[in-house]
Amino acid sequence: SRWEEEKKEDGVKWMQLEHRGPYFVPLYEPLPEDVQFYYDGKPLKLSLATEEIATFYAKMLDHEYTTKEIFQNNFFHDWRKEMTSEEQEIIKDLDKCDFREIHKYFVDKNEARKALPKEEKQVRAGSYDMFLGPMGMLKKRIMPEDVIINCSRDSKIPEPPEGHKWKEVRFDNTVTWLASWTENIQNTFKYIMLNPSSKLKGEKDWQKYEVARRLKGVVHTIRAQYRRDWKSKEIKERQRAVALYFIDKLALRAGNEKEEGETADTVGCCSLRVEHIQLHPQLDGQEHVVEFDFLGKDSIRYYNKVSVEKPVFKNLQLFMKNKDPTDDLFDQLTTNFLNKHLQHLMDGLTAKVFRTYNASITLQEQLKALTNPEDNVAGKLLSYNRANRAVAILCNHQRSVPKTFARSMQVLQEKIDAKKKQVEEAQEEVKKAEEEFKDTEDAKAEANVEKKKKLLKRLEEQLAKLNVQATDKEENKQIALGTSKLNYLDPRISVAWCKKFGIPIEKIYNKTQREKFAWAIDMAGEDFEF
DNA sequence: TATAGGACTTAGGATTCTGCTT
DNA sequence: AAGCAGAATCCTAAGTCCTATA
Repeated sequence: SRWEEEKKEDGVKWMQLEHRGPYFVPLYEPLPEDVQFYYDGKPLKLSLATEEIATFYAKMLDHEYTTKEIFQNNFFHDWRKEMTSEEQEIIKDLDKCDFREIHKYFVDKNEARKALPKEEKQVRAGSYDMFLGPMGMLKKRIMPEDVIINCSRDSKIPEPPEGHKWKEVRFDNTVTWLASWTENIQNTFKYIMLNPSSKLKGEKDWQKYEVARRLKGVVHTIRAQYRRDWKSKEIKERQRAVALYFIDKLALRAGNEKEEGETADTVGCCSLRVEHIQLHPQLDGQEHVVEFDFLGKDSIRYYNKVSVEKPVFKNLQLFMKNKDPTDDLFDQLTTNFLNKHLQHLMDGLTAKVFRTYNASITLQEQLKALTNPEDNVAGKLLSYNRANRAVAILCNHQRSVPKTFARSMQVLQEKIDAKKKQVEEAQEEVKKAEEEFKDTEDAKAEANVEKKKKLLKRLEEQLAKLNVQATDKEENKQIALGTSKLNYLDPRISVAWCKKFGIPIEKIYNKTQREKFAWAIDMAGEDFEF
């Protein structure tokens, strides 16, 4: 089939790579003369570069970021670096800077833009433009001179913009990026990669799920092994075995070490500290309960109380002995050491594969348990969402409660109440019609009974649908389904489910998702088993 | 054998679009 | 036609994990 992988040498990622290079935003256009910046109450004409940076801050005046001291300090520091020496002499206090006129100019401009028909709207600024990061630090504009281009040697090599040169053009088929540069704040690499809908990414995605399916075949052996290792003479091995148990049972992330201070204080499994867990020999009628409370990726809180097997509990007590709260729980363990071990247990196995495996197998099991073939499409979709939700909860994929949640829930509740009333009225109507038919026994009255019953049935169905909607909405309040759907659930499970129950694929995947999962839609039949 | 560098995946919030209701 | 909510899409930071290098 078209998804069959073509033979490539080890490490070779593509045979042919041609593209047009990154798009660069136009250079900064100065403000009109009548839009002014004020310092200490007096208008002050800024140099072009200084003015441009001022506009970034001005645009964000409504954002709460600009009320934060750290944001203000970072911004002012970076802004002053770009000023002329004359400007540096004058502009010494951010509090004396008045950006309000510039702010208003952009608000008005934005309003005007919104009113324009689609085609005339200005192209949006690309990611290579200069802007202020979340901490107020200045991200510099990326110039062609910063960018490395990667493509096929024999392809049409992208042209840099007029008067500019690329930093470098290379022909490296062992990597998949099209262009790269170094970002100025953290000195990290940035890449332009192919779309998720591309064949290259699709094949990679497919491979990922195939590795997870292979884990399904050996996971029982691996579980038996880590249970044995809980009793190992080597503390290091015990720590590895307990951590792996958490990764497997709770779908925790690996938890690489990261540099302190520079980044938020977040952890994963291997980087858990003593302060992140509490041990309860007994709790709420359960034995050996571990209470987790820590910040994970993106500072999302992980809070969970789990009853664990006794040897795990005993080991945790041992690991915590004579340690400070801020000491590492698994002090002998690194993700590298863990992954070396996993690689040895199964080719291609790493800590993150457990998340993929457990997510996908959970979806498959939940779909099996929750789908009722007698349900209508809406009912089956609720089951699908619930299965998806079980996975999102397992992986701790959260979202902040949408700002409009309470209001829209209320609107929905009002609709339900109105519908209930209609149903009651329709019930009365049916009763009345039946009585009339009993009295008269004529055909017209009989037809009327049928008509009223039909109406009642339709209203009842509408009410049921609204109730389903409300349930789904409430259950989904703080849970993000998208992340698991896009990154953890083997799409073939969903495709098979759709085929089996006659659900159109569009009901569960939107256009972008259908493009990303084209490979799965193509190859999975209704009897696909993860 | 540690560590930095590098490439790639995963993440939730912000922004924009769409289609419904009024 | 406007206003709105929710869906779709964009954005890019924050992770994972491997390799090169001292």
